Amino acid sequence: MAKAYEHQQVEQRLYAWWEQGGFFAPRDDAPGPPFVIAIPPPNVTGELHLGHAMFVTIEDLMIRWRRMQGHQTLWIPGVDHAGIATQSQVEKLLRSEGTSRQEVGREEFLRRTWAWKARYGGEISQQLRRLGASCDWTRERFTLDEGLSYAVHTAFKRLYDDGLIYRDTYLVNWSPALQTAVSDLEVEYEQRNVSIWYVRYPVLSSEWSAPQGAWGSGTWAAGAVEWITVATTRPETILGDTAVAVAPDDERYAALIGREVLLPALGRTIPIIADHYVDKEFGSGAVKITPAHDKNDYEVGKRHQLPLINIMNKDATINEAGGPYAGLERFAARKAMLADLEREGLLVKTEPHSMSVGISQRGGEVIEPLLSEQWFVRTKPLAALALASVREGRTRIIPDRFEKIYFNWLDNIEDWCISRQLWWGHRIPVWYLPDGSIVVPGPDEAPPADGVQDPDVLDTWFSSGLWPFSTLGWPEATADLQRFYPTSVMETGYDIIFFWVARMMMMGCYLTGQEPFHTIYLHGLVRDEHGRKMSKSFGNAVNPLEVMDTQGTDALRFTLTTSGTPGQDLNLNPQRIEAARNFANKLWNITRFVLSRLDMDQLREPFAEAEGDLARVIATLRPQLTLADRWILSAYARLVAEVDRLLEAYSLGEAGRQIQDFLWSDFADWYVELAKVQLDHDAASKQTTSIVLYGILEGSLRLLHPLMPFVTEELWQYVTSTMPTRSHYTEVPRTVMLAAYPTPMPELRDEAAEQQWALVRELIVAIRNARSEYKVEAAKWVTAIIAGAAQTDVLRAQGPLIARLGRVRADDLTIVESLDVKPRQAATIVLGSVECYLPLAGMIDLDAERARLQKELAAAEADVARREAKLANEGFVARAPAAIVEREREGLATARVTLATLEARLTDLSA
RNA sequence: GGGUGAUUAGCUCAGUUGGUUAGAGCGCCACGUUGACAUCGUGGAGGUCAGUGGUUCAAAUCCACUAUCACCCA
Repeated sequence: MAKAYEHQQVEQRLYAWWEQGGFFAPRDDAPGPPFVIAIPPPNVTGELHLGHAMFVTIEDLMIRWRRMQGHQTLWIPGVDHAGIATQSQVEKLLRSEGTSRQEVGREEFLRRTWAWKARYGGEISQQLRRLGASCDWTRERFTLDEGLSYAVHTAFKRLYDDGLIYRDTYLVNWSPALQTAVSDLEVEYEQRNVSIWYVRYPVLSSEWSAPQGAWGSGTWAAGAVEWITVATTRPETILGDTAVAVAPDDERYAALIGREVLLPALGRTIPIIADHYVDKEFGSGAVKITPAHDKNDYEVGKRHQLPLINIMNKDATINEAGGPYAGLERFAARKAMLADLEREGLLVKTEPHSMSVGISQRGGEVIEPLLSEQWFVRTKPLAALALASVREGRTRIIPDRFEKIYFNWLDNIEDWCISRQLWWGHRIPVWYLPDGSIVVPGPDEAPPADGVQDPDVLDTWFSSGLWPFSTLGWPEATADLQRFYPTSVMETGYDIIFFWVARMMMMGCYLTGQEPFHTIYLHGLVRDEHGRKMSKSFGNAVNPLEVMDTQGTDALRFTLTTSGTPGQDLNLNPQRIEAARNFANKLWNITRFVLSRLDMDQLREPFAEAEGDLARVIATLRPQLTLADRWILSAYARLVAEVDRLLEAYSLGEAGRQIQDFLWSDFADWYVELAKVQLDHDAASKQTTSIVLYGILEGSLRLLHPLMPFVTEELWQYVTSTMPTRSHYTEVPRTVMLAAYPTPMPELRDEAAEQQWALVRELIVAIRNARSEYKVEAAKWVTAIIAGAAQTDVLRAQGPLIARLGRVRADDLTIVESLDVKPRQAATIVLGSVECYLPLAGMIDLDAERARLQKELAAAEADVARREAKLANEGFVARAPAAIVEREREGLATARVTLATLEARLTDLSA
């Protein structure tokens, strides 16, 4: 074995072996129930980022764990066609060739896009492989595949026939840059400092009833006597005004209600109406109503039967309804309008104003509310199903605080605009006949010969909503669908709970009649080490590929799982990745040591007889076990039980942290050091020590495998090369992937051993500490005298270990029950009734020693005082559990002995 | 406006149903030994658990309020 773990030599080789060996596929011989995850499909345009690394790590952990437990495990991979993103990519390409999608035409554009997909679309899947993802690539899906497209068509048809999909002319969120409608969710709101303009409209009366001059002449409103002033942030929409509204109870305007004003620029006559929507306190208390360009105004317009006047083209230029402004881009039109208002004396004032502006999530430009004809999903009935599933516990969300967010959104859901004016995507399966009627054929029906298909495509999330079942073959009753649906866990980031999770719930519950998964696990976002959002432009983005190259995939995975807690954002600290890499190397070297000292030929038989079961091997060896053996076995058994409990509870990070802590702090730092002594003792001791070393190392590698798949597989291969192994599957290749996950071994728990060992360990640490305080050279072996009192037998049995680890010469370690004469020139250690003296010839300065003991004494006094106070509290003694009180009493007794012994020693030294 | 989360050592974070002296990694100080490992070992320093009040025999943990930061919804 190499001196250090070299991940470059390992990862690609093992992954290729796993994949080619078919280890990722669900097995028919699995004894357990199915465990299924549908991958959150990355965008086909996507490049690997830490969000991907995060979900792959968590999902692969769950999958590998369940697979090792013997579940029939399936992780379905796939990618999403990402309508807008992909189309943008290809359009960019066309632009660079001096052409455009309109120029090449729909058919050619699609041909080009598929070609693009063939060329670059597989990249993300390759990158997921590098993370060690054990998904079944033979089942990889793409949302535009034939089967999934069939599912989309089927879903559309069913929802349409059931009256849950309809077409309507409505105000939608229009993205001028992308020239398509987008859903409410695809609009982000940003607080911006803008201007609010106060504009006065002349009120028609007997004295003034018509413009005096042409618009822009400066005399348009000359002679007007009555005015009403409105406040607006969008003066260009004056062109679409069809009313002015005031609050019904606003005395300032009461007399004007029912009168008419002359609309600036266009000279249209529009009414002054009263509506409770108007806030008296805001602006001038009067607002212009533009029903075709504002959602609230739309509602007002509906209430008052106001006409809808659309003044904008799809590219956000003003249309012919805008009169003199026709053809101007929206912001240019605003400027021109303001100049004209000014000239006409209609601009009263301008104020700064802060308001939230809708921004296109994709394009970044200001979203335009635009009246257009679109397809919608009627969401209320679907949301009711999705809500009931979680409310009634058929699907649970982890962490559960997200349930409230989920409820809140679904309770207030609005209809979902699903048509997109794009070419890349699932074409809306609707045909229009010459007579204007609509035909929605099923996926197996021929479209009408004289019909024209709707030019638009569906929102990408529509197909994503079907993902957990469309990937399994739905609507066909395929073997996979029957075997693996519903899936088990949906694991994804909390940022797409509405976009995706809620929609899968709605679609799944409605179309399949079942919740698509029983558990939703949401992870947090990965931020930089100081909690800032990672972004390429800011330069703080960590590239997972680079991390895997330099530190190894296991290091990245271990860091992502153990750095945080479920649902919480995680600040990725590069130092932690390094620490995780070091951990992999530590494992490597523990293994190197263990293998170098074991005689496999001697181990094979006992393990074969026990069918590889450590607990059974140990059962036959009980009398031979040393205290150290019993302690480490007990600690290991405790760990396995904890990991089992934590993984079941989805506390994945805590499980990882505990495994690391055990392996490094207990197994490597202590047991391996002890084993060095025991291996040199006698043949029997060597045998048991070897069994314990092997058993715990081998089991720990299995325990850790879901978190660090590569290094554990590589090491497990070395460790078990000639050993019998256990698996839930029959006739499996020897891979840790398919070995049995460790199960709790209560018979290895040994409280007495843990307690006794704690004392020995404490004593060794105290000896090291004293040596260090007296600046004893590390290489120097010292003398020690221990008075063990009631612990004498225990300590005597551990003499060789205490000697070795405390660097005490074995011949100069004396362990007696009590001492009549205590060495004067010696460092003193007191642990309850156990005393230990280190006669450090020539190094003990009695003043220093007294000072040292004085400090110990003060600590012991504080300890005694605290415990006495606690036990003097009648409430504590009466109401705390008996075990807690008992522990306190024992602690007090020990502390008192320590205190008394220290006092006596100080008296001695002061004499 | 409504809601959620965070606040623990210099930094990044754990802390399971309340129960000994609140932990880890990195960083810091001192020392380095034995054929697993310097990607390491040994010893050590370092915390008013954001603040206030409450519940309790007992609070980092439960409750209320406050502050700061972040996010979500409208």
